[in-house]
Amino acid sequence: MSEQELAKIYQPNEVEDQIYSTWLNSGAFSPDENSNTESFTIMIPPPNVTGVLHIGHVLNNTIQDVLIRRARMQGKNTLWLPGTDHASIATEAKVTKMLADKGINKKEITRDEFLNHALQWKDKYGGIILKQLKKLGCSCDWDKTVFTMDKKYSNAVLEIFIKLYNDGLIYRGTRMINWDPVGQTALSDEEVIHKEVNGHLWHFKYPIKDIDEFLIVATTRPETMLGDTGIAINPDDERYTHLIGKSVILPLVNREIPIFTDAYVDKEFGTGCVKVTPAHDPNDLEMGKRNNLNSINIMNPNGELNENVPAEFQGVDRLKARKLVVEAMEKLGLLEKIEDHIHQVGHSERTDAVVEPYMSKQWFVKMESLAKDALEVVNDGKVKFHPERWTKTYNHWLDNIQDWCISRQLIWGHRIPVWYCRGNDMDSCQLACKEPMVSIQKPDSCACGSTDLVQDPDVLDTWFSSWLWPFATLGWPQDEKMVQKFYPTQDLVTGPDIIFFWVARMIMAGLYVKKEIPFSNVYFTGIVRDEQGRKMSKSLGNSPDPLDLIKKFGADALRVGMLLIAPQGLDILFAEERIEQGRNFMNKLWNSARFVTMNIENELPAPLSTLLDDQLDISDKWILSRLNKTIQNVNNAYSQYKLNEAVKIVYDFVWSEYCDWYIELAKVRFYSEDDEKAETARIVSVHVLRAILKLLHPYTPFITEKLWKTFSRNDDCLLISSIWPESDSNKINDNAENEMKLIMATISTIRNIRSNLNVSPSRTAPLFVRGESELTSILKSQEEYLERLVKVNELTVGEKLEKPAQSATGIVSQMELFIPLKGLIDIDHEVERLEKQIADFNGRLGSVNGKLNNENFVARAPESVVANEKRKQSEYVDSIKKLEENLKSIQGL
RNA sequence: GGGCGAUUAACUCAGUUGGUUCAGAGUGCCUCCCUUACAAGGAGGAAGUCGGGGGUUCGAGUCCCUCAUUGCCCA
Repeated sequence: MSEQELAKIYQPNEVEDQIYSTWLNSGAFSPDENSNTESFTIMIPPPNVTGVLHIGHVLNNTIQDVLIRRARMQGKNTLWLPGTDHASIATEAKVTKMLADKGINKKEITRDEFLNHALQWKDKYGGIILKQLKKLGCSCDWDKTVFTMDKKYSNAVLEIFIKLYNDGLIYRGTRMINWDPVGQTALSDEEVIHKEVNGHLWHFKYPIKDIDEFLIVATTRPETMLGDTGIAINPDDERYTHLIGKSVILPLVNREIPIFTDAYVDKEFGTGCVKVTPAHDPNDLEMGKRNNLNSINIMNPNGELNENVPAEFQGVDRLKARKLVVEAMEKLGLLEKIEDHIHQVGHSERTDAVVEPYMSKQWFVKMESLAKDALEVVNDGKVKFHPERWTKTYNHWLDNIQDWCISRQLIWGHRIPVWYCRGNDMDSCQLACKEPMVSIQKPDSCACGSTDLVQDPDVLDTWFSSWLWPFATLGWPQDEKMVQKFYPTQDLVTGPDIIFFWVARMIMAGLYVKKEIPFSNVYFTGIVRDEQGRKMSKSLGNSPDPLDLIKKFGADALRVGMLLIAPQGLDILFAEERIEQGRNFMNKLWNSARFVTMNIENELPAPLSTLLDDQLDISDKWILSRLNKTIQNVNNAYSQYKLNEAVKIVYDFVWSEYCDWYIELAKVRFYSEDDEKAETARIVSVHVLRAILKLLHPYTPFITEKLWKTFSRNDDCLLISSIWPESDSNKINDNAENEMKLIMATISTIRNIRSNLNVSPSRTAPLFVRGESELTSILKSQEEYLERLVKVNELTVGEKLEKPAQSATGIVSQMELFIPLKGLIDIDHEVERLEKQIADFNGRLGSVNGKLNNENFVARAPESVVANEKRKQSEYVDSIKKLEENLKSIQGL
């Protein structure tokens, strides 16, 4: 024990950095790579390399740190592996903007030049978030930090591409994909965010060939009409049967296009006639295929209309063209009407551009077999989700899996390891070698002999690298030593928003590559929102800077404050007051420790094991019983991943039991002359406090480690490496708990009476208790406690004791408490108080009688329940009787 | 349109397989107290027809149905 005195108020800023260095220097963050003890691994969900810490990260990483710290204390060989993600499209968009601000156009510089700019950007902003995690106290093994574009990791990404390709699970094809005209890249289905938009439904009149009639079509995207190649109607729609087989002359374009039937058409929607644009709508594409329609691409990759539309629209952006088309149609008198229409419009997750369905040649992963295996391991419980309900979302996605478009027309990322032969000039290679060559290194030559090879310019979807995270971070495929030790991992902590992007795909990759699940438990956090329930966002400015919060309240306060309000898997509303609650708790803990130090000598007292049971006081037995039940309850909450519950259990134990009662009661012995009793109180106080520090350490690592310095013995190691407390069933003592309940209830009742009667807390008063000696003797034996806590200067007990005149009355477990307060009692006040209590008991009695008078209840409810109700009934009747007698005696004054 | 949640005190939320307390916590509110760990504290108090309506049951905040409000995911 150090001699330094503890400050009156806990000052986190003074200790956090120092404690963190102590941990780093101790090597506690790194596992023993040669040990054979059970390992416990968490892979961090890698944040965007250029990102900064936000409040959502705080929640997510605190939970991981709690899990890893507890596992470490349980003696497991723990690894929490940190890292960052290159976030292809998001970073590229930022770099492109940065360049644009400098007057540099991405299109005008070379690929290498762009990469250089991106790398500079990454070096400037990269890794900030990892430093911030240290401020939060995260116990990651920093030496093993991985970046998804590290050489080794990149190699793993390319290896898996090749493996999948060789297994026939990767193919290249021309398909309709989601195209982001701003990012000018393909997107996977998951990267498209559907937003509800207040749009319109435009009704156009298309003239029918050879008949003086119009057909009316409704559309939300008028510009696409320039690419229409057919008009579809439902085969059962009698309104239009006479038009089947005829054709219309497409206005503005003057193209003759057929009218045909297709069951896809919804008779009820719009006019029941659908204009069909196979090149620009997935449903139209299907109809086009079924009905042999032409497919006319009318758009350039940048979103402007191309040469396949009339000159006046060429080079015009699709959204501008929408207006022009409507105007032109109106001029021709072919605009029937415009209706307001709310519908869902796909937007790019990263650029927010309106996404266009677009025919394009891209690389895809065949998902069916991968999905089948991934479904199985979750549904048979090998991988558990917490909360469990997310398995439904998972199942639904995997049941309806689509092939995964993995190529991106970007520069920042892993370049696709595919080479094409250009022969002696493009497209002239006539061999089977027209097949792309898949290889990490550039092949020497094509089978046709040509050495004119060119690499695919595209990069891979970021998630195509992230899905390897659980094993590629450990060195797969080059060096599998670490993989063998730490894969499969145990827990994953992430948000449900990336259940498809990441969680499902990691399971697929793990099973495909390693034949083993990547983790056993997935903890899905909630989304942190502001007080109004809005998502945190930069544009709203409602996102607090976690570092400011740490500065203001301390990292521990932030951590525990967040967790106290974070029920498993529910969104949490953030407010600074929550963190204040955390800070207050830290201060409470600090001061309880400070109090104990003030009452121990220069050295720590002996361990609890040196005490004999009969040296223990009732309050000792009680707090030890409560402590050991608390340990059980905490472990139980952990096993169900109810981390907020676990911390609440310790919080309540520390504040409501240890501080509010045990310490107050211990003061009697601390301030007494009896050294042996004082020593016992010291031993128990320190024992319980040490256990508290351990139980809290995963949540509040800094303050507990700091206090541990004061309360550790010579042979103790750092708290971070200490052993998690075990519950000792020998210490669980229900008798002691019941006796303490009686004492505490007596004290509370007296306080209540005194407060009601406005008796100063400092004023002493005698106490008379009438009741069975079995109960009153307990009070009598703890007279000192009543004296200390409620100023009882004289306690008289008896079974037939006479009620003193002018005394206030209370009832505890059928004992009658009398407090003679001559001259202090306001009769009216006391009458009112007693009447209220009687009413209270009558209410309870009514409820009990209701049950007992119900024959069905008595006949059908379990005997123990009925017996209990009967016990309550007689207790209430008795209490009411006693209270009424006292009421009469008071009124008689 | 389909799926998954949420609805409990003024606010934010707990509430295990239905049954010890006529429903708990934190914050806020009211009264008293700077009592030698802590005013970021202590003692006491007020405050809820558990969203509405049905149902199952001896018994429902808890299970079932339905409606309402609200959030998220998917099409």
